[in-house]
Amino acid sequence: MSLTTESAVGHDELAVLKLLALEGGLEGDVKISCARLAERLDASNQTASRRLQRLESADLLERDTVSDGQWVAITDDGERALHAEYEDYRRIFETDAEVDLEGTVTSGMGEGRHYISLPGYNRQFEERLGYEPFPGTLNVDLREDSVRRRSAVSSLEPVPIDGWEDDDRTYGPAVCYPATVETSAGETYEDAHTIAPERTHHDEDQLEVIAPDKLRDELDLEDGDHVTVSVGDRE
Amino acid sequence: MSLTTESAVGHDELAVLKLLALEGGLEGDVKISCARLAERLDASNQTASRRLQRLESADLLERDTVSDGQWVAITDDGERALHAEYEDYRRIFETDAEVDLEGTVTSGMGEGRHYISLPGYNRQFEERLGYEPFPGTLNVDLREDSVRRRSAVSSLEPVPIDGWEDDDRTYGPAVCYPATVETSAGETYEDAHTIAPERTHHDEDQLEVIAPDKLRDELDLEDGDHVTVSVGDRE
DNA sequence: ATTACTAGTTTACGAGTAA
DNA sequence: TTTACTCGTAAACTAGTAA
Repeated sequence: MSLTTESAVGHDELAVLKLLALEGGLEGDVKISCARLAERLDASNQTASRRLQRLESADLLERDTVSDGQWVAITDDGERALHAEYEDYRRIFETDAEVDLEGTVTSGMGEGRHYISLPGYNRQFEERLGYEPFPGTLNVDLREDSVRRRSAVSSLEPVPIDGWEDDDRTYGPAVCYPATVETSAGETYEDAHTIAPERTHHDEDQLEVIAPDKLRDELDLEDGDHVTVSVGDRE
Repeated sequence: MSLTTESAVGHDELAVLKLLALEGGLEGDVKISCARLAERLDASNQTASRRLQRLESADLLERDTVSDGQWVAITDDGERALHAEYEDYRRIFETDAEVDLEGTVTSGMGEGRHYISLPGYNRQFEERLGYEPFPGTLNVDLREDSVRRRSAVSSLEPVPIDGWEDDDRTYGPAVCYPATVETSAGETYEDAHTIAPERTHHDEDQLEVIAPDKLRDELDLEDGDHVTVSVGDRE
């Protein structure tokens, strides 16, 4: 579900925000008058005025009132609220159980190798993915449009990897998705998985892939090579 | 039009419909109780009950109340309402100035050839498309998902073709979009355009393509061949 | 023109209750 | 337990007015 922090504002206000977005409110300032907005809402201009006020006080909208109307721009929070709705509708209508993400092979930080080998994770890989992964991840720098498309992955059903702890520290939970890696030469590797921390990732533009084999060798990949990772549904 | 009193439904009700769709209300019946719904809405179960009643009386939802809850299913009207929202959000976030439509080549009625050759249209083709089209259209039977995706074309900027009249009758306005046709063999033709009557078309599942050359010859196409038509923005 | 306040009315809400 | 009614209250609406 969408866990936006928007409960301050109702669905009526969100509908207004959507309307402004359709007029270009995401790209920059948009000129609007309460009267014109009221007409499109089939309500009084007082109501239109209040809707805009509430959106502003909820930090979803920035306003600049001038003599003959007002200039409005949707804030980052506003865009997030709209995007959460968008994701919901995608989940409803895009039943496609596959998301293709494109990018270039890059050198990982070398962290992956360490974590993957830890017995707390490794045991789960064997159980839930059906193989012991090669100790290392293939890191992919996602192309800009794929970074945006990546959010669609959340509508797929992940393979959960539980967090655990040893004497020294705790290790957080992660999520895997079945994935197929395809090179620009057309070679494919099918039994791979993406892996990412369960908590919102800082590196939305980086995709990490694990597999039974060393993908760099299997697919003859080097840094900068273009790959398509087809992220799919469980089963 | 249906004879039932189609009381308009507010955004709060639509949000409930969306929630039910996310639970699978489009695929079939979904079991729900007002108490559980109320919890997710952060409202009283009386409000939850009312929302469902209003959705039902607006014909967006079918209900079957049983002793321990109720089974609900979203109607076709309900799906349409949700899909309209979906299209709005797509228009907001999918700034991609291209829509890929897939289908199979089919025999046109032979009408296209007649209309395209008419001087009232032909003159505009030369001026606004930059070429004199081959006297005939390539007709494509769109695949089901492409028929649905076709609505996204309306967010692109069309090349308008004006209506005109001669002594006998009037000829309606039409809209063109730049298009690229790709065969399943990988061959492409880039300087084509889709063409359709400006007024809502009866044949939403049929796509007509014009080009300077005879596309059937240029791309070696026969009835039943699969093609992808990439409909783009002006320029 | 505008936006936004105040006042009066309507609508929506939640609590209690019956089926 | 359910759903859905009534009813008193709270919130949202429209009309009028000021800036």
